[in-house]
Amino acid sequence: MTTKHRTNAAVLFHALSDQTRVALIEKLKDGEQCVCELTDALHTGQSRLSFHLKVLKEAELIHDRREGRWVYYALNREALADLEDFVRELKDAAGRTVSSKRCE
Amino acid sequence: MTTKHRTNAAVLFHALSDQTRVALIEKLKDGEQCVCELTDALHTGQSRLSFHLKVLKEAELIHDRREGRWVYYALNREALADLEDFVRELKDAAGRTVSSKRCE
DNA sequence: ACAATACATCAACATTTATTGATTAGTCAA
DNA sequence: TTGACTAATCAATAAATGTTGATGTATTGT
Repeated sequence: MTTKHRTNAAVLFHALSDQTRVALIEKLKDGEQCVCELTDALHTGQSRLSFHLKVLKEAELIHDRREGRWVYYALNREALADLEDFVRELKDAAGRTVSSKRCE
Repeated sequence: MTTKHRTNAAVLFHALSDQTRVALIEKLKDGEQCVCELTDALHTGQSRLSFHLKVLKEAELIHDRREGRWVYYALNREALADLEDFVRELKDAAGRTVSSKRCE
């Protein structure tokens, strides 16, 4: 894995490293939603959510779409598929354990 | 998903939200290794690595084992499996897109 | 054009996280 | 027991992130 790939992985993980952002993407599992719905669901301030949505968007985990006064956010399948692949490779490697080399 | 689960997910993701820690777990795909090997591989200071190993360990993504003067670290399959499940559920939800509700 | 709505952005500040060098603790071998 | 070696921890500091309230921007209805 290249440095670039590691950087990308770290960026994706970082985007999910906060409870509020995890709550946001969990909410988006129900499908595309506007900011007002998300704000209601999370009982929190608008600028705070806007900040976290931006982090998720910059990591390309979600995308947005304006329709009239509303902006709708939704999950990005591709980034999530990449992330799943990354984690599965780690898990599989953890299965192939062992070796038990020694330092001397 | 409960608040506790979201917290756990955020903790796991946080542990992987740093390039150095991603590099560490990538290295551990090759199997159990002592700190000295990891330090050599990453060309970095010992206390710095110790810090990052602790973050990964507290998230239970890795575990350690002392043998003589050396401490060996290895991946924890269980946490990685949990993480994979979490991400897969997100990805699957992203597939079931749509709805296109409107705010009025 | 004006007011209202939905959302983004900004600046100031608070909190969290990371880095560095020094010290401490555990293990071993002489 | 002394000294060398491996690694963890600590304290000081630096850097990155998150929160809040205020302001700015785009869009709509009147």
